[in-house]
Amino acid sequence: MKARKIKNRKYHTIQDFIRKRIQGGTYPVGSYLPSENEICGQFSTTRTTVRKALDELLKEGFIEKEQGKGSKVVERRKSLGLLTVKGFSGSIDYEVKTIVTKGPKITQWDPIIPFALTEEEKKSDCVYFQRVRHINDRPVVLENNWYANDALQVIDSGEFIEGSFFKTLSQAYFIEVMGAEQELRSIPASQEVAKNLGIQEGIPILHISVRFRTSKPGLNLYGDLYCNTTDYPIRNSYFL
Amino acid sequence: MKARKIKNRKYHTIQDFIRKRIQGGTYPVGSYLPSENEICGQFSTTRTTVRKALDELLKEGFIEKEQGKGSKVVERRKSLGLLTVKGFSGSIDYEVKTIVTKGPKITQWDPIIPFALTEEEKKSDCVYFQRVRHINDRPVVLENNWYANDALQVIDSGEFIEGSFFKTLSQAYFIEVMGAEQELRSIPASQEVAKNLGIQEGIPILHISVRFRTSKPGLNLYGDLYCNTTDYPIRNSYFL
DNA sequence: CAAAACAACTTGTGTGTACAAGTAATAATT
DNA sequence: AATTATTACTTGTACACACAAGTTGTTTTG
Repeated sequence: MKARKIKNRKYHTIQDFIRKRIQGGTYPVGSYLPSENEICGQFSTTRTTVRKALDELLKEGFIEKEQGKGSKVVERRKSLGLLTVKGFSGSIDYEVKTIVTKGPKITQWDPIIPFALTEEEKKSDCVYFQRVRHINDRPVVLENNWYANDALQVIDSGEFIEGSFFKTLSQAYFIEVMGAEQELRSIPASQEVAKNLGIQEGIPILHISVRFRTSKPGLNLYGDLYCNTTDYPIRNSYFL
Repeated sequence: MKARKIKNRKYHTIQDFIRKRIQGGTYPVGSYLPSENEICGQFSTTRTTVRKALDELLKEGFIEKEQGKGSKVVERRKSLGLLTVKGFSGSIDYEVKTIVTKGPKITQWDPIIPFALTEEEKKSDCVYFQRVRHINDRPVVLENNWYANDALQVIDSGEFIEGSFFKTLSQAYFIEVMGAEQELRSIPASQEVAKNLGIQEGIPILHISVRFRTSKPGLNLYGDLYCNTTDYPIRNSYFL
């Protein structure tokens, strides 16, 4: 019941306005935003304020700036953990196909999740779906996903935009991933994992438990991934 | 022979000046920088410019800002990959002891490095050292490290500040890590790894190959890590 | 026709100012 | 004595302006 005070920062409203236009496709990836001076006119403000808003969008990874040209909308692929916000494809150089093997449905929370659930999450129903990522038509990653139904409705896998759950969250619900926590383990493949990935039981598997925090209060996405890294190592990179 | 043009950005000189004072210990971790107005006086400039410099240092992870109080120097632990810039301790909750098992010495480049070396690195000699990280007095991580001797001299392990190689680079050489690329694999423990970590051969091990890019042109640090994750999973988190 | 100069845009850097908002110690009030 | 107001600092937001520097298309020049 804590009514959070909403502060009226001018640069924040400009930032939100432009972000929504990017998320909604009004400013598609690859296009250029209106010039800073044009935005100044639209919001009756100065370049200082507009530049502050654009600077925030730059930090959020929505745009890049090019001196002399403008601010370009880019695919938001700030690497979060080992994966990319827009899905799995960004972290691997090969063609990836994703198959939803257990459609989104309501189940119980799985005790395999190593993170502490909030009280709200514990009380809520749980939405679950399973996917298998294929590289060159061979299964490489088995992925279990959960989130609280109180925070977000069940989304049918047929609604997934370009097969991506994160893209759907962004474009259809204006929800962005804000951060992630992970635990990584090297484990022998269980019988179920071996079956799903078409390998022998006991082969070393990279096990990743991840919690994605989102811009929607109360909504966390929990993932449980089993990666066969014998042919395709997981790659990622970070820059300051 | 490309003589890079040096641009005189006022905020850049302020930024460099303060960064060096932080690295050198003039502004120790936990202390507060002089106020923005004081810095204005020292450099005969306006708050706009000083704030731009501080904003860059904020992005670089050297300071945090507290409204009404000041800019505080913080331990720089932007998570780079699975490790922390200041060493291994940041990524694990337990007490960590590091033992250098093969002192820094000149050897040949090891073909196990999965990254493409530059021509300069190939031509240069290679400095190598090996460490074992212990948690609660049990060996958990075996770590091989290489870098080009042309880019940086051999540093004796006795010189390591607080046992940390990265801390030494920062405080004694003003070299900072700027980014990293990684490859992760789950593999069975080889005979040598098993011996060093005191486990059975064949146990699943998390293998991390990493290249750290530094602020010193031409200097990359290559790492080859073998982590026993049965008792201590590798953790990390990211926030935008 | 080709190269150079120009014009018209863009973002980047910087000065100068004003007030809002948060913090902490002190002074005034109850 | 405890609470409240004041004061003097800090950083945060915003306005208004000026010029530097990079990009692109057009015009002028040789």
